[in-house]
Amino acid sequence: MKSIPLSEKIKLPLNKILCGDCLEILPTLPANCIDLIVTSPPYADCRKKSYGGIHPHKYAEWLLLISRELKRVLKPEGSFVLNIKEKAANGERYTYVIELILEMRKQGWLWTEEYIWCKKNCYPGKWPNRFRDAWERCLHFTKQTKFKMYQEKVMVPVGSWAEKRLSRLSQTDLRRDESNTISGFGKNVSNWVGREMVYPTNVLHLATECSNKNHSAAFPTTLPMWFIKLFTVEGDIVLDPFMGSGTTALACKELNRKYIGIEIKKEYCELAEKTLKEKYKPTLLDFIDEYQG
Amino acid sequence: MKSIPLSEKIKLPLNKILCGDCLEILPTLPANCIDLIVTSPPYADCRKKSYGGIHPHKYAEWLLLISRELKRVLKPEGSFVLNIKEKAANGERYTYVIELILEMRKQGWLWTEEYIWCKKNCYPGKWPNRFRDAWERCLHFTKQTKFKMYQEKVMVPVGSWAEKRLSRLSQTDLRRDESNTISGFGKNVSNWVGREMVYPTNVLHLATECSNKNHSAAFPTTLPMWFIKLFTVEGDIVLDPFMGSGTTALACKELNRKYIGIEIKKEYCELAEKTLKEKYKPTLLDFIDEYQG
DNA sequence: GTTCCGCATGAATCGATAG
DNA sequence: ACTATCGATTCATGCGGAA
Repeated sequence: MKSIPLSEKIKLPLNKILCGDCLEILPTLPANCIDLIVTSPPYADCRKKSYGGIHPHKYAEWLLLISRELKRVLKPEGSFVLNIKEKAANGERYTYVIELILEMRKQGWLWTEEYIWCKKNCYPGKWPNRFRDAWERCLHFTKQTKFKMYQEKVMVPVGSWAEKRLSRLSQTDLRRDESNTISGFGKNVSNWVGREMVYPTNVLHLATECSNKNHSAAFPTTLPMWFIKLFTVEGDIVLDPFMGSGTTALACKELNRKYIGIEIKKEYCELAEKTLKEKYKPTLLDFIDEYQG
Repeated sequence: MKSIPLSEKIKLPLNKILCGDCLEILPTLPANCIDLIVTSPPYADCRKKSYGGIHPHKYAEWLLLISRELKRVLKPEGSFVLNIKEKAANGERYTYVIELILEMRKQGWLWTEEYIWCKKNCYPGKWPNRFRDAWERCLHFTKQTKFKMYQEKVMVPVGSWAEKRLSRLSQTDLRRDESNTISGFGKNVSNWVGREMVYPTNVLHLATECSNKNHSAAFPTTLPMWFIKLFTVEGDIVLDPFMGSGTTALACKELNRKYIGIEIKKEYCELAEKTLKEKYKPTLLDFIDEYQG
């Protein structure tokens, strides 16, 4: 909390899912209080029933209103990871994503990197002019060229193991990895494991989750987890302005980070709360978090 | 040749590498004569010694002059595949590629698809703000929503991911993968023969070629080959305005397509000619091709 | 003939140094 | 201040020489 000016030191809704439009809720948050924003916004026109379906031509404009607020609440050394992919229609890809990138730079964002999420099991289908879409963009924006990045937390086994292991990363794998580090058992991981571990690339090979039946977007837990481990440490605050069924919140619980989730649809808020309660019984620490001020 | 108007039915320089600036050579070609353009232009500022290094800020503008000519020479049902990737500098990715896409659409191109080339062996290095860059864009542009595409020519056995990797399996891979692969290397291959064939996705997993001769660009033959198989049939004409060491020409020879190559550096032209002559002794058919009018 | 080990080599990027 | 150049970093691959 040290980077929040005293005058703005108000109570943060930590480990809560706020039900409402993020355009209305974000302004209630103080400036420079978030360590990482990771989100997968509703795709243009794809889920009319769920979100009201923003038209592709108005999509960039709409998201720009939100990205401006996000820039305000993000700490100077924080990161914003935007998982997004342009729709194809009338035989062509829409350009709203690349227009968004250009406009966000005008807002002052740095387009630091573009990670690629390769979906191992992508949506089936056949079209005369294209193949199945097996990748999505994970755009990495920052406020400064210097930002916090903990590369050693996402190291992978060397060589051909890497891809296979990554695709099979289980919750227990990730937990074990984390607890080893915490306990100080092997503080210098690179020394301990020797040459077996290497840094990953900017391509992520993850399978989509089929288990998420009640929410239409297939946003695997492993995706936010990877970025949360990469850009935050324990206790940091992660914001997801389009929380959906609560994947990011789950990832935060798993990794001992605090979350602030925003979701406009009440049914998803309830679903997320339910899932979280089922998986994680509240502890004394949660109460302390809730009432810290 | 049927789609070339009679008035423009001039002699095409088939199966030849033309030495010169493509901005000067392209205008000498008739309109609507090329079935596929596949190329990998020099990247911005990267190879000063080779090409004079176009500055990132002037890159889009420069390539737009060429793309306009390319649109003229391409058949209405043809395709243009552009292999490109933006450079990173001062902690940020340049935007010239996405600006190029927007401007090419203004020229009348359709941005039909973006294929991703995942490089298994990417350039090493470590930086505080990013990982190694393991992917490049293969932008697919067309003149019409209806274009020629032969999807069945690039079908792969089920489990293509493993299959593609197998084709490049090195000794070290075999060693490291002992537990999984050694046991049934031959068995696995024979298994795939009987398996069902499926269409690939828009993600290509290929290794760069390390057997570089004297050309610095690692453009693996398999990359143009994939697109040539996908977008042309035997006898079709493929154009590469930045031929380099002749990779696209080699791919054409291999697949029985005709090529027109353009390359500004004389040494690369000679290298390409030499490689082609070594691999393919001229046949009677080549003479017929050369002198067809 | 094989397998194994060592080594050079990239379509890179950042930070520091020099003009 | 702003640009040009250099060194350090890093890992999959293929080659050559040795066992």
